[in-house]
Amino acid sequence: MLINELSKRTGVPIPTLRYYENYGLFKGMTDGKIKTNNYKDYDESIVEKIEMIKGAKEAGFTLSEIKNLIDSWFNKRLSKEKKITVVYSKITEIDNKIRQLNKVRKLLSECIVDIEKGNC
Amino acid sequence: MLINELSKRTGVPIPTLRYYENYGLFKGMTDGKIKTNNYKDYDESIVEKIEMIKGAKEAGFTLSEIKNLIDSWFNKRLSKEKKITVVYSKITEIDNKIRQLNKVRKLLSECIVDIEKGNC
DNA sequence: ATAAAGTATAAACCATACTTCATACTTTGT
DNA sequence: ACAAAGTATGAAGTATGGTTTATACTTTAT
Repeated sequence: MLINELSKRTGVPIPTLRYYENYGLFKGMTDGKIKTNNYKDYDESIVEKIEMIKGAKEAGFTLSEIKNLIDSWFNKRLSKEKKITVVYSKITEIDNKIRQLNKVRKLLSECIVDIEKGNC
Repeated sequence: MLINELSKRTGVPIPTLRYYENYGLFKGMTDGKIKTNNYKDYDESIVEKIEMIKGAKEAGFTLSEIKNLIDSWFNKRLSKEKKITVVYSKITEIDNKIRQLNKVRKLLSECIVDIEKGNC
């Protein structure tokens, strides 16, 4: 599919997709032998990749962290153990973030009680 | 306490504290009647406020969101109901974030299995 | 066939959240 | 007393994650 469809499928604006591609998060194919243009073609797997990127971003990861994750994910030369280490460390980060969010959530709940009591 | 101590107590660098104060997240006191200088004094409640700011930031909230929260928190003119609405909407956002994080966490766990199997 | 719409690339621009710098005054240690 | 360290303020600089603009080529619709 072309970038327009990719944008519609994922809900990510075209300039952002180009920015991501340029950043190295994924890569469209240009087949110089077949096509007269240099339009890039994106396949289904890239839609999935972008969904992953969106999820990770909403979860608060930076593009650079996401790039590291994707790189180790798809790097064939990396050993199983290395890959697993990278992914586990992200899982640990996620657990920390969830813990942090629950802490703030608790603070806010307590605040509701205070407001209802008329304090603060 | 002066800004140096505040920085040590909270672990937030002095320039960042000044940036936050300038942004309107809190305010130190300068008592022109007593002091010969214009050094600002920060009390215990500001330490707490900054801990809240740190928590909210780690949870992924922007300074502007945090400012809104603090403003409604300490705005005496706001009705109980308005305050509660603001705080509840933040709690809902936190719940969404936690859900999102769990989604990514699940994806990564599945990935571990895939890596162990030798796929991807 | 030709105007409108789509695509690619590079460069400039923007907002957020800081950090660094320059300047000037105040306090503290010896 | 006076150098070193702390404080305040304003302005400029930086990094991240985009968005916008300009230019040029390609495809599509009428």
